[in-house]
Amino acid sequence: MQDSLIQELINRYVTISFQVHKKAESLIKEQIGNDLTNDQHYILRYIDQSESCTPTELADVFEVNKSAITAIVNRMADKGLIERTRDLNDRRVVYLTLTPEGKELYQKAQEKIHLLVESIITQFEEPEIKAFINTYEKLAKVLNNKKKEELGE
Amino acid sequence: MQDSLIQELINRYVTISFQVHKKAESLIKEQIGNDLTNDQHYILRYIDQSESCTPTELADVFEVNKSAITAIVNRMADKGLIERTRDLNDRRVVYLTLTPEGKELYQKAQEKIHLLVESIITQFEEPEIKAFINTYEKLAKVLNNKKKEELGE
DNA sequence: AAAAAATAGTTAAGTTGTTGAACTATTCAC
DNA sequence: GTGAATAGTTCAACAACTTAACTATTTTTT
Repeated sequence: MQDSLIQELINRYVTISFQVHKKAESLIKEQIGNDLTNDQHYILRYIDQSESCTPTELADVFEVNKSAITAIVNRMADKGLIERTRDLNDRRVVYLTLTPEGKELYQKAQEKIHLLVESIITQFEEPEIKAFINTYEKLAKVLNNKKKEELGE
Repeated sequence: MQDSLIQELINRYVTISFQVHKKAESLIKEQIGNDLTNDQHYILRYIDQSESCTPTELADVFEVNKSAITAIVNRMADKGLIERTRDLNDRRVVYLTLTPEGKELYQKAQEKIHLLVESIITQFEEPEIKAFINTYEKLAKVLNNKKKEELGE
């Protein structure tokens, strides 16, 4: 690839990923904003989809320190959305689960987000959106390797 | 499109956009994190690329209240990165510009981000990355229309 | 088996980014 | 010229984050 083309693509990517993220998060917030923050929703989503989820795992996935997870889990446990249980074999470990209220709130929010994303996704032709998501998933892998490289060095 | 396919695509999109955003922001932070936050870098970038930039415009682009912009601009003005000047014709209006120090800091950060994005983008074939960015840009338009619709209703 | 190192999680202080309501200052509209 | 709209700021409160110090365990080493 030509260098000038690469520079153009970089600029377009940085600009557009910023724009899309801002707009998307704002639209999600409009859907779910009264009961949950976007971050809280993502936390509930991750716990719900995970077999058994620990604060360390969340810190890893969300790319933040463990103390940030303690804080957000505290807030949601206070609201009765999340429960902590200790591992009986290794009593250092805490497992996070959704309470019934947490699950219900999550699912209601999730439905709204699905409707939102559906109304957007269906404006594209099937091959285009499939190709887009495929490349997006490749990009995630590339970023993961980048992270691993760093740790290796 | 089949409903089950749509549901699958929605799930994949929500999952992957979250993952990519977290990893990407984390990698950017590693590059520029000592002097600037990611948000502060995006603010500098926007001001630099804009002809003449006001707090209201920033609030609009960043999808936050104007008071959030006041706060972030205060912090960066205190650090000597941004300057405020009043419009002489309409004295309500404030124009934001980069100081020489702000410009220098921004450009150093921008170079690092460019190298990062370049090292990622070049792992894709040209047609794939072009198609990806094209769809991404379409997505931004769809989201903008969505926003406009809401305001219209 | 005892001491040292590693791991999981929490606490506490301080920073950044955010909202929403109340406010000042200015300009526009009739 | 008065009333409404606009641009921006201030303030209080909160969410999310970092770093460092800490507790409580488990694992490793010797």
